Amino acid sequence: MPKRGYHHGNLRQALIDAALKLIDEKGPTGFTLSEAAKTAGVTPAAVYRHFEGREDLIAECARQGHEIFADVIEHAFSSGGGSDLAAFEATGRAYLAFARKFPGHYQAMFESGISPNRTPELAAASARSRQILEQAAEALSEHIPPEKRPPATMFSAHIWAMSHGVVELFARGKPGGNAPFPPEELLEAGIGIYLRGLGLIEQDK
Amino acid sequence: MPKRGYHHGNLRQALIDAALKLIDEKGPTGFTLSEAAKTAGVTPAAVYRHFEGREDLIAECARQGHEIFADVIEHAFSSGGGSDLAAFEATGRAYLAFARKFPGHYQAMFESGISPNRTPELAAASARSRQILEQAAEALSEHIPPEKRPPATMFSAHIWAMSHGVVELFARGKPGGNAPFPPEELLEAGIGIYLRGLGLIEQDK
DNA sequence: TGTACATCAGTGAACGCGCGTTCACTGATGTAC
DNA sequence: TGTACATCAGTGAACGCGCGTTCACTGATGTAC
Repeated sequence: MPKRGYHHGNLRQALIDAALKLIDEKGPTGFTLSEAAKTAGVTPAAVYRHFEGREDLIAECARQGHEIFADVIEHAFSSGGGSDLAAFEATGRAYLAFARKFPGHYQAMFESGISPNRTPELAAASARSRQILEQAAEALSEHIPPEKRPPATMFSAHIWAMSHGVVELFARGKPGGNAPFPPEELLEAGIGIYLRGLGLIEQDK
Repeated sequence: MPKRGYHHGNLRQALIDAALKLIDEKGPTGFTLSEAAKTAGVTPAAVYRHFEGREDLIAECARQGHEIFADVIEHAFSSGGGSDLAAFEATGRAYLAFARKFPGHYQAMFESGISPNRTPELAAASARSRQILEQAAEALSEHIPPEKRPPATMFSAHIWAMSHGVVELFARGKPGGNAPFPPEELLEAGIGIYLRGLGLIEQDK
């Protein structure tokens, strides 16, 4: 980290980090460019040296989120255990861990209302992360008897939906009481039951 | 509907309706009290004759949402078909139909960041709707062999999470491309697979 | 190594705007007689 | 039926605020000679 002075040195990333922190704290719509600038120790006008405006800053947060997400998911799946099944379950845990560890990114990606097609860079990153999820689903799909095998995109959408639902409803630190179970446990059990429904886990257990 | 004049006649509900429309259009944080007032044809200050402020208005939207939601779910479950299973599947469809038909309510309930405990009325309505979901899960739970039966609250949380995930990710009219399948079909298939995993549906097709 | 200069990242003041909320008020409604 | 009056739902002006964005500027950095 360089020193303090007239020139910041790494303002662009500092602004992104500030934005991520604020998005985590106040949600994507509660986030303001001015406060991000202040957090980074800089005038609001300085932001315009690095971004086109407020939305562009959020889009960049989302983009970085997708990059991290894709890496994390890919790593979890490819080194997740001996079998495709174990790898898939590791992927589910990685999803939740990502949402937990990068809440600002997560919200910028999935709750900001910003279109994945807003910038070409964001579109590419978003496509990649989606593709990796589907890839994992596809690999596991092979083990399902063809006659009861749903399309891999549907399979993937189910898992994604349940994961996202768990994050939104039970993993976020909501003020009003919630969380009947630890989210990790809830999601793992849910995915387990779902996979059993596909015949991927032994019935009699 | 009474006429137009100095006194509105039914301003309270008109404000709620306006708020619901705006929440649907711009999200709970994009919603403004002033615009709701304008939509209802009234000065912003008039709102304070009926609500304590902005948040109180949103809370009332959420409360009405929970009332409708509970009624809808209860009706679907209790008249959903011959078996508990059929009733449960009707409940899933009703969930999605509710989110579709009452998007403003849905967002006020689950995405506004307003605590269910903000007012006693909201807390009561919220508890009721949650209770009804769990009741449906519990009834169906009875059919599961005890040794593989998850707690009813977990069962209910799984279904809720998947439903919510489908709504958020695939049923909302997002600008950027999405929705690989009709949400109804996606959710129904997902719940079907999940229930099969619990032994509630025949394994061999 | 030292000086002149171009670059460009940041400043700070200003803009117009819409927000939520308050306040003293006004005028329509409805009740008492 | 007609009048006097209390009630209270809505007005309109005002408040202080923070927002996103623009603009001419300034001063630190780094390069050319």
